[in-house]
Amino acid sequence: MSFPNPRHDHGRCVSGALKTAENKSRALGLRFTKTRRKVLEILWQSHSPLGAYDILDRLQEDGRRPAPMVVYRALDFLMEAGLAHRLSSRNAFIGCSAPDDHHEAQFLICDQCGSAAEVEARPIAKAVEETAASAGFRVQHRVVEITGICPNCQN
Amino acid sequence: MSFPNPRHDHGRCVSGALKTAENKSRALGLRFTKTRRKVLEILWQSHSPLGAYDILDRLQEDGRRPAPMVVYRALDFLMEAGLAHRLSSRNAFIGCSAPDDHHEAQFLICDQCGSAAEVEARPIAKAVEETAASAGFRVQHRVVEITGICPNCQN
DNA sequence: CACCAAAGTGTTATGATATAACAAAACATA
DNA sequence: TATGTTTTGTTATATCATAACACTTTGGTG
Ligand SMILES: [Zn+2]
Ligand SMILES: [Zn+2]
Ligand SMILES: [Zn+2]
Ligand SMILES: [Zn+2]
Repeated sequence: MSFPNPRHDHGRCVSGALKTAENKSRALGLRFTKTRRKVLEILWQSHSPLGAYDILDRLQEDGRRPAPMVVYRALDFLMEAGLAHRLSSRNAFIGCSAPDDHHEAQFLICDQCGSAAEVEARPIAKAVEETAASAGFRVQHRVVEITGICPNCQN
Repeated sequence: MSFPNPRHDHGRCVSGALKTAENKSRALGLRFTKTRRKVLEILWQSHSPLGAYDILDRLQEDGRRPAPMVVYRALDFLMEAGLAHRLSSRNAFIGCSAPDDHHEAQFLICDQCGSAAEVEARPIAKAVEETAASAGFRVQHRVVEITGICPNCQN
């Protein structure tokens, strides 16, 4: 919901996210395969967005690095399933922190530590709706990515 | 300010934009060189964002296509000068329609005809500010890009 | 004018991000 | 097990962007 304290128990973030993903996939009849799980786990290893090729680097287990397609396909799955998001302004990806409702998120991205927070910002969504409406525009997707300095980096 | 009527006098958009750019450059002591002018003119040839390589294609005059650097450098200049914007969600560029005040714009982008409108959306900016403030986040840049169907394409 | 420093351009090379296409394997289910 | 569907592996290629360096233009200074 916002920037996590640097000393939080991050292991629980990861295990919680994986557990939720598993449940959601089962509920929707989707196949949460080994690669997909591994990619989501890598995404959750930090609260910073990761580039596809960074994920690739961390994906090699037995010294053999898979082809880019592998990771892009897994990311496509995760995004379709509402388990991850893409940050256009960074060409990077991050695990969704509210996968229960299928949504389009807004992000705050720290230029200093690189971490990103997915925010529930009803007022932003509302303002966007109204602006669009007054231009006679029918909204399909929203990209809202704010960069700056996070609370943890302001000291 | 919003989506132009398809039958508007687009020649005036182009000549106005070039004239304004010239004035602004002179006022700021910047050099509005031939390449920079040409790139801005190409950007303004439509109200749709253009990829850097599309611009390159249109830049070849005597059959010789310049190297990508040429166009990226011109775009960097135009963006620094507040004469053009980059649309992250499309990897594309568009002429700024309000170059007088130096701002960060929000965009409505039509998925059907590809045209984009720069909107002055104070409420969006305000909502972003407030959301960030309540998360203790200090805002530096905003990316707000909304896709959907423009009024001209809704029939 | 002759000089110089700063800004801009041309060019080659390379880095970074993303997708196309097709064969092989795994899976679901009947 | 037979069958069609989904997922994976792999090779190749498309698309977007920057590094580095030599050369040219520009605008000021003596
Ligand atoms: Zn965490
Ligand atoms: Zn930070
Ligand atoms: Zn116009
Ligand atoms: Zn349209």
